[in-house]
Amino acid sequence: MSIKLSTRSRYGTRLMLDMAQHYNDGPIHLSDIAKRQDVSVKYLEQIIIPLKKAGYIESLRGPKGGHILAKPPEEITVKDIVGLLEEGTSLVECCDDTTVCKRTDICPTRILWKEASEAMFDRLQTITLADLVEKAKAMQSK
Amino acid sequence: MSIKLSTRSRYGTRLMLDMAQHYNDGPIHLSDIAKRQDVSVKYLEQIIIPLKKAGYIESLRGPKGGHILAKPPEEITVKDIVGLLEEGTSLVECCDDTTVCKRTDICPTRILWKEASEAMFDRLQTITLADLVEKAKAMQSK
DNA sequence: TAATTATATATTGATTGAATATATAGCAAA
DNA sequence: TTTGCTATATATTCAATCAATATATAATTA
Repeated sequence: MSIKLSTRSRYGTRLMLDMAQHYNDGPIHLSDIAKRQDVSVKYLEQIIIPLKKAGYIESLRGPKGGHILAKPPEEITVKDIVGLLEEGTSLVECCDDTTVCKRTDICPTRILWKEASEAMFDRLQTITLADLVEKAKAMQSK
Repeated sequence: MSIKLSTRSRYGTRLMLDMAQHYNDGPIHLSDIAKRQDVSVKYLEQIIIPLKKAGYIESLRGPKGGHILAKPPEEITVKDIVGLLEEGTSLVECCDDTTVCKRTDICPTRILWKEASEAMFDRLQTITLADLVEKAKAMQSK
């Protein structure tokens, strides 16, 4: 009964943040991230798939294997991550696809939802993984 | 698999817009709104309850009965409606309630979700029912 | 008192979210 | 070359929630 961000995109963001925090440490195991973030490995395995497909992560199998960020943390925004894992940046279907509703032409609320979606994702676009790493450091030194 | 506004808050907004469009027409039947908005009466009956409790609508039973906006359309924002029907203005539980997650103190993403929620609802707060009525008029005269 | 309208409660069916389980595939070092 | 390590792929489960309907009851006016 209330609009909520899925654990998928929240865990996904924490997954990416964790990797950003260990950027340059070589391939990282999902099991380590799972421990640090207190999330199940199996679930992270699911979440990481689209992140790999989208080119944000590269992986290596076998011993000494693991996952690495494919881009520097400065070049990945939270919008990238959330937009990917939530499958789109619109809070209502009719924002993107004008064919789902026959009222599209008359409906004044459609534009409303579009603006709300944009306000949200515009904000998320201004924040990179590097920003989050900084913020995390600041929080820990307190 | 994607964050979406519920039909509850979308229909609720259309319900309120419809009432704003017939402001000063006396008590309005839900059945008329249902027809105009192409939504089931039964469902609207559910949605209207919290709107009444919150004081946005007053109702009269019996013949000549119906529902009336308790405030002028200028004084009701979309944030009021959506915030009410979605039960809160935060996209993640931990935004409001700091006890739901033990990581609250360390978690840099929490602030993130808070900002995203605010960005969205701040935008919705700038739009009143009167604005939507105007927009609807403009769309129809095209 | 009869017709009309709103209110209250319960129930349904389908969908989705969140997570787990079980296998398979590929790589590196011994 | 084989053993162990790690990632990948697919399927399945369980519970929660969304969206909607059904069936009553209560109040008001003509």
